Formats: sequence, structure tokens, C-alpha cells
Amino acid sequence: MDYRIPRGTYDILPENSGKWQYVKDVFRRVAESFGYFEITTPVFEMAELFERSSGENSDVVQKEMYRFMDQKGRSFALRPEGTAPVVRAYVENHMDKSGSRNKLYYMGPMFRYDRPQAGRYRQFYQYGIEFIGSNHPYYDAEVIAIEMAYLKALGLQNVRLEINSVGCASCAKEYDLALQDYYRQFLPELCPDCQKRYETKPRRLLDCKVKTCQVFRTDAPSQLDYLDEDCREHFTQVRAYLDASGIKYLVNPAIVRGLDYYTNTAFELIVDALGAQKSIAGGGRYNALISQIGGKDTPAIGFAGGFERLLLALEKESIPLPGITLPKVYCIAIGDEAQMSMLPILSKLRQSGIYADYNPDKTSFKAQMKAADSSRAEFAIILGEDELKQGDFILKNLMTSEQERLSAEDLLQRLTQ
RNA sequence: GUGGGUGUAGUUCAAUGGCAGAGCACUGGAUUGUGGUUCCAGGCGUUGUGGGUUCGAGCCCCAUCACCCACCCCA
Repeated sequence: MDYRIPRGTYDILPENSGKWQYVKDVFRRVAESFGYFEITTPVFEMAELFERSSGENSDVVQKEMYRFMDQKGRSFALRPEGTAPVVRAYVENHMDKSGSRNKLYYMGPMFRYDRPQAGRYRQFYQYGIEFIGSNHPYYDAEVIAIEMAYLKALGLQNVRLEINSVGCASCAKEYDLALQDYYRQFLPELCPDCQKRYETKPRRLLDCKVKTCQVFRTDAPSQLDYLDEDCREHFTQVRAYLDASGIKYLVNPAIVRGLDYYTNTAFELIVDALGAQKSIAGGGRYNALISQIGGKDTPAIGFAGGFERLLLALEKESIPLPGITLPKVYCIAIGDEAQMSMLPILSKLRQSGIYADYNPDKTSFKAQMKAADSSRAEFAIILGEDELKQGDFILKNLMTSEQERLSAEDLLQRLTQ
């Protein structure tokens, strides 16, 4: 083999396409039941869109973006996430002025240059929801409810919702300072990664996996104590709406979003059985993003989930997913004349939407029967010299082995009813 | 970007430095037109790739690529 698939990517082969189709269909159905409409944006955008919105020094921008120049020297990037493009489309198409098209969902591939691992790929598929245009805490709960309804529709059991509020920009800033204050005395004892985090993203100090760093966490200040009046009230309301919707959650002050544009509500869905990459979806409110990329100041909230991790979680719980479709009918024709007489039947079946199979390379009767069997078709239609003379067909049920002779009309009648 | 593990037939896996094998799957057959079970036969291959050590390398060494696991990050 001279050519190989790029690192961190994979092919979805026919035997797996059924389950992908299924999880996408269910997401569509659930999102639409909440009144959300699909939006599809390009897989690449101006690189600056992501640099601005995700934050210049976020990991995504710093080392994970696939950037390229086009023939005229313009700088583009394969999208590493879905929110910024949707917001760009919202602003660019003046969707705020065109009625109520502000409940949006999307699905598609995202790209991040990252070391592949279980549940982590360089091209991966996400689904997401964006609600644009209100700071009402009801919508925070609604967006979370969509994801919960989706997981429920799929039958996923062992999943945990964790929520937090990171406050507005000024709360967050105050909290970062408080954290730095607290951690300053321990700085020499922290792991090298945490020493960096202390400067770049203090709240990441809270979810370090090194044990010697974790001991400081217990007495660290909580973001929730650094929310201003409005932000605290907002978070209280979000929880009230979740409670009223019957959605169970855990408040985890360590929940942090990776991208810079998040404010207030942050949440994550965690499946512990998945190992290191156990977060199957995450999202939050991003009231600052839209004005940041040139729209008028507009609050919004959304989330994104990863299909790969979702499928892993479903498989971990042995939830049955669709496989490949099996033929209903397998046609067996012995001899050239029979073959030609079989074709009208074959095409009529297919015109009625019936999956009917036939293989002209198998010539002997035995080989065709074997092929019919391994195709796992429900029925075989047999046309040999005898039937040809009589002008009828044998319809054989391959499960029960029962068979009967039928005219072409009766045969079609029977199979299409 | 860092660390550990693994690369042999389509697939799952064997082979002390000394002739590359087994199961499953696949294809054909077991006398006239009936599949699954059984039996027989058949291709299974540049041992991931490139170097090196050796009389001799699937096995030892180096490099490289890919996958798996973890760090990091996140979906």
C-alpha cells in the first residue's frame, strides 16, 4: 500500500455507517422537537475568526489549528470548533433581524492537530446547539435539556451532568487574582505544568492530575464565591430551571471551558467509563463572543458534543445500534434465458423500494443458493428451466425453507404488499 | 510537544538467531435443481518501512511511520 490515511483520521466503513446515520438522525429529531433549525457552515474559515474568538493563547489556536494559505496568500484554518462559525454566519446574514431564526443546531467534522488517543482524533465529528439572543436563564436550562433528551433518546445511562458558573469577565478576572493570591505560597511545590498554568490560566490549577498539586485544591477559593450579584442570581435561576425540568446535576466549581469566550454557565457531560477522554459534551454561555467578532452585543448559549465519544459510550453500555441493511430478496436465475427473464422482476422490486440482490458471477445453482444464504436475505426467488417453461417463479422463505410456485404478478404482489 | 506499549496472511494469533505456521473468514468441489452442519482442495505473506550487526534476522541494534495507553488538551 502506497497511500495511507492521515494520522488521527479514520474511515467510516459501510458496516459502521448505519450507527452513524442513526445517532445523527436522533440528534436532528430531538433538536427539532425543541424548535431548533439546522445550519451548515464551511469547514474552513478565515484563521482570524478562531484566533479572535477562542483566544490568542488558547491551546486550540496556539498549537492545534490546521492553518493554510490559499493561492492569494489569505490565511484560513480548518475549523477547530463549531460555535465561532455559527456566530459568524448569524452576524453576517443579519439573522437577528430576520425573525426567530436564532435556535440553531449543526453537525459536522472539526479539525485539531493533536496527538491521537482513545476518543481523540484529528478529524472528529461534533454536533452542537446554539441559542442566540437572550440572557434568560431558562435558555441555559433548555440547551442542557436538549442534550439530556438526546442522551435519553439514545438510551445512555451512566452519564453525569456537571455545571458551574464562571461569571462575567469581571468576576472571572477577580477570581483569577484570588487564585493566584492563594497559590502564590505553594508555587515552588507545584508541578511544572501548574507553574505555567499559574500565569496563563489559574483556574486550570484546580483540575491538575498530579497528586501533590491536588492537595492544595481543598482550601482554594471557589469561583462561586467570586460571582457578582447578577451572575450569582443568574446561576441560581439556571439551577431552578434545571430542577423544575427534572434534570439532575452536580455543581462542580472546577468545571472550566477551554475557549476564552465563555461567561456564566459552564457545563460538561461526563462518562467515567471512557478513560482519559471522558467528556462527551461540553458547553456554556458566551455573552461576550458576538460583540467580540463584530456583531452587536448579544447574549448566547450553546454546547457541542463529540460523536466518537458518544458512540464509544453507547458501545460500553452494549446499547444495540443499527448494522448494515440486509436484502429482502435474493434472485437466483439458472441459465442465460432465465437471467434475462429475472431482470424485469428485479427492477420492479427495486422500483418499489425493496432491497433485492442478484449476482451474475455465481453461475451454478449451488453457488447461487450459498450466496443467497450468506446475503442473509429473507427470501430467494428461483427461476430455472422448469419455471421458465411454466412461466412462473419459486418464492422461497430462507428462514423456514418453505417454498411455493407463483406467477410473476402474485410474486410481486406478495413481496410488495 | 513528552513518556510507555505494540506492529507477522483479509482477520485473531503462533514461530530458541537456523526451511514462516494454525484457527476463523474467503474461493472451488463432494454426479442431474436447493443454502446453513460436515468433509476435501486452494491464494493466503516484500514479517509496517529503511538501515545496521551476523555465515544466517520475524526475533538483536538504530532510525522512521502507524496504532494503542497516559501526560497535555479537549469533543
